[in-house]
Amino acid sequence: MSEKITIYDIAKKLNITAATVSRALNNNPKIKESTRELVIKTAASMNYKQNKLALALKSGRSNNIGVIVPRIDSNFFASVIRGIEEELHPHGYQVIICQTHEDSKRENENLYTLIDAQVDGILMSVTAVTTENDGAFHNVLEKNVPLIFFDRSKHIDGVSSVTINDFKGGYMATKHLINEGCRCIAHLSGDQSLEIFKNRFLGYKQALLDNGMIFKEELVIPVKSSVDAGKEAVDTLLQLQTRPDAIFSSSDFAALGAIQELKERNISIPKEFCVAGFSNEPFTKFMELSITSVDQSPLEMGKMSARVFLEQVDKTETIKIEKKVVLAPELHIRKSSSRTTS
Amino acid sequence: MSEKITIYDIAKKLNITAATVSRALNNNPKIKESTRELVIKTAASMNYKQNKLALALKSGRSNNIGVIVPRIDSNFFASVIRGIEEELHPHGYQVIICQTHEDSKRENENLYTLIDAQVDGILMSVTAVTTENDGAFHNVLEKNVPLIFFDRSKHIDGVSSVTINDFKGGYMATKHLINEGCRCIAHLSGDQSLEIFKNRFLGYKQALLDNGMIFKEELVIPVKSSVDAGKEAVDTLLQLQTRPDAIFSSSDFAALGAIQELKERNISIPKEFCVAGFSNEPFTKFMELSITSVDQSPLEMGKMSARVFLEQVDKTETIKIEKKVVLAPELHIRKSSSRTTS
DNA sequence: TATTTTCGTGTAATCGATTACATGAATATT
DNA sequence: AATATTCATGTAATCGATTACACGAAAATA
Repeated sequence: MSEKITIYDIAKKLNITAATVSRALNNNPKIKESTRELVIKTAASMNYKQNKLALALKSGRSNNIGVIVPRIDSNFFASVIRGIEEELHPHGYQVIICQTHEDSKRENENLYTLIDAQVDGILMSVTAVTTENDGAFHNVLEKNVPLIFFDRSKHIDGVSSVTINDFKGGYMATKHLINEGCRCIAHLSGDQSLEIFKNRFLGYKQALLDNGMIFKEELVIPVKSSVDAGKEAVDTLLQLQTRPDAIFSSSDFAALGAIQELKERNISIPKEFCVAGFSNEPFTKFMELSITSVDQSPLEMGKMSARVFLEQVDKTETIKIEKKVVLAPELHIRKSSSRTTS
Repeated sequence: MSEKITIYDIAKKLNITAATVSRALNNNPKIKESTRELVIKTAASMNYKQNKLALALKSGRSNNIGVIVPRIDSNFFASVIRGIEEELHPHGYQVIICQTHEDSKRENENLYTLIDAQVDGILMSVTAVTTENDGAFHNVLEKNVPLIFFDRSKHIDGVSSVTINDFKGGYMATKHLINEGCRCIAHLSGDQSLEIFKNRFLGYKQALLDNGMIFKEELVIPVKSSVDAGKEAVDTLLQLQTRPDAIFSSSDFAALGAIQELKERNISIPKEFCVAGFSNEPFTKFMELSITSVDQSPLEMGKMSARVFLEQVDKTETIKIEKKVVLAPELHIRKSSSRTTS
């Protein structure tokens, strides 16, 4: 078992003090060149490793950043995390991950835990709120720990965010369906307490209005992001007086379910019915009947969030920077809605 | 800005020493009940939070564990990490993630970084080795930090592992193809320097031999885990003298590529040609022509790895426990290979 | 009453590194 | 030669918590 080597061990061996060793290793200009070289050589030969915990305690900086997501086993969040990790790794930061499972109690708990662990920043995608309680968020801000929201954001003073233009995404997808000749477009909507889903819905609505179509409340079906929810939604929609001829779904999984149910009923896609989803999950392009979807460039979102963090950390504490980065969504048109090219 | 409250602040307020405060908060039995209550009440009212970094420095335990994976944005690894996080969270551990991008230099670097950060354990999936160099692994073991391999393992003394029975997985899939009447089964193999791929291949080979079929080297095509690689493999296979009538792929992505290429050539699946993959990626069941695949129960693998870690941590250091857990693979039979039911 | 235990708390070292300040030696300045 | 300056290093406090040991007071025992 290799015992831990400290700067005191090096100091003793060289008959100097730990302070000198510390300075030599940190390239302090006040150290004689010969001493520096000797220390560095000796440190290497003794296999010295700096104790990051001692450093963290002294400096108050842990070189860890916390990332909070609803769950990690979703392609979107995993990709964002990948982006964050890749951007922050060269700067010496380690990424600690936490999951909320869409539970705001867990969200609060995670925030407190990360602050306890003295992370240097927190990057997160908020969960839908059940009880309005921003205490944990303000606790973070009071501690002057940079807080950055990505994708799912909240309006809190002093918090930066990196999101995509969900309104535009919803608008583009809906406009595309209109262009393909659809005249009665339904929407599978997500939790409206989350900005992202609200904006996708608003984009959908605006696209309808801008193109002389009527918005009907009955065409908006709230769904969970699951295949089954998509199937049920189609079941509901097909019972309406006037049958819709397209769906813009705020979730790719629901879009998939919708397609499966439509096929089940022998409704031809895209000839009779067009479908577009949101998130550009990997499976959407793998399907034989590939699914049109709005891409959120998660990797870029992660990298951008990391960059915003890097800008904020080390800034003089009095200045509260609040940066709002909005990325452009990209519509990937595929078979599930391509009448013109198919 | 809320300044940090320490036990010294509490001590000063109550005219006692920090030692007493510490003992009171840690339920040391030597403390008078009235003092304990007073301290706890005061700590709460002053909004005291224990400084985990100081604790970590003193105790040498950071309450962080490191997880190293090739990449995080893969359904398999993300699910394993989810399992790890969920199992370890109740025990107060935080999960730090690192990516290797299949680069053994990065792997070594990550190992050293995690040890530097004083993690209490490392759970990892190894990357294929280019240069044989186990220095970093032994460094971990010398420091008496529990090291656990999951999925992709290596033979190193003192290291526990949680894997699935890849041999059996390969065997089951191949046997299934034989049962469906396939008589010339090809294999898309992965990097043979990794145990998992070697074992999948060996399972394939054994299943052939056990069922009176001839193993032919030319039917084994090395592929990367990608759609394109699968397409190219089919291209190669169809140029052989005797055309194969099935593929067992060690990767779902390659299996998908193979299917796409076969369809392109109007070869009917599963009638003329059967395909089975490995990993049970989400898309395999979403496809209209769903893909038969071997499930690796990643969530369970993550949880099991975490449990093995918990068993090892806190054990008397002299005893080196080496536990090898092998999970059972599960074959999910789907349309891409179901002649009997389709 | 004298002596031993027990109890509760204080003192001070420790974990490992950084850094303001002090100090003595070497060098530069007049 | 006397003084000022620079240079390299040492001294000791600090970050915040834990804990072995010491110690005085109270309680138990003889």
